Amino acid sequence: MSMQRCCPPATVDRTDRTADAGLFKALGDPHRLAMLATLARAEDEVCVCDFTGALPLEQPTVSHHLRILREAALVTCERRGTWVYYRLAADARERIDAAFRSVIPERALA
Amino acid sequence: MSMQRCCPPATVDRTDRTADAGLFKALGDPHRLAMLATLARAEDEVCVCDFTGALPLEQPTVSHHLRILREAALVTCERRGTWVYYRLAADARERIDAAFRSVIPERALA
DNA sequence: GCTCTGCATCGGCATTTGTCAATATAGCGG
DNA sequence: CCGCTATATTGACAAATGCCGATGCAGAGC
Repeated sequence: MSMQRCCPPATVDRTDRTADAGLFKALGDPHRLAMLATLARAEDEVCVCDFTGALPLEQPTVSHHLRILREAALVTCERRGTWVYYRLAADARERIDAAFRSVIPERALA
Repeated sequence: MSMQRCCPPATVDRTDRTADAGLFKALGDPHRLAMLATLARAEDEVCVCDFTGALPLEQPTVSHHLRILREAALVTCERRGTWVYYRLAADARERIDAAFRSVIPERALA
C-alpha cells in the first residue's frame, strides 16, 4: 500500500510578517537591548554620551545601534545644543506586544 | 565658561542580554514567524512537509529555519515513521514574554 | 537486501550585520 | 570666523545569515 498521509494537512500561515520580523530583528542584539533597558528604566531621557561612556563600544557603533532603534521607531531623539537625548518611544511596548500577539495569540497553548 | 554637563548622568544598564537577544534573533525572520504563527494556531502538531509545501522555500531552507527555532527552544519535534512533527514549545510564549519584560518592565512609560 | 521518500546536514555563495577608524556635520564659546 | 566637542555618516572588513543544490540518513515497503 502507499504510505499513509503524514497528517491532517495543516493550515500554514501565509501572512507576510516582514514588518514584525523587522521589529524583532531590532531587538536581536544584546547592546540594543541594553540601550532599551536603560531607556525603559530612565526617569526621563538619556544622553548619547552616557551610552558611549558605559557600553564597551566605540562612539560610531553606539550611533549605529541607536539609528537602528530609531528606524524601528522604538526610540525617539531630540537634539538640545551639542547633545542628543534619546527616549523610549511612547508606543514601543505596545507595538512589540502587538507583534508578539499577532504571531502567538493569547489563546495559544492554554 | 565650560559647557554644562549634558544631563544628570543616567544609569546605563549593563546586564548581559545575550540570551534574550538570541531569542529575539530567532524571531527576526518573516518565515520563522510564519512557522511559529502556524504552530500557535494548529490544533496539534504540524508536519514538516506542510511547511515545505506551503512556504516559498526549498526543503533544506525550511529545515534550516526549523533548526534555528529548535535551538532557541521555541519548538519541539518528534519523529514518527518517515515524518517529523513540530509543535510550539509549551513555554514559548512565557519565555518570550519574560525576555521582553526583563528589557522593558511593565511599569515603563505608564 | 534494495529502493523510495521525508528530513537533516554539508558546502558554497550573495547579502546583511556588527564593528571600528576616519571623516563630516552641528552647535557652543571665544 | 575659528577651534572645540558631541554626534552622525562613510568606508572597510570579518563574521553571521538566508538561500540553494548536493548529499547523507532513517524508516517504510517490497
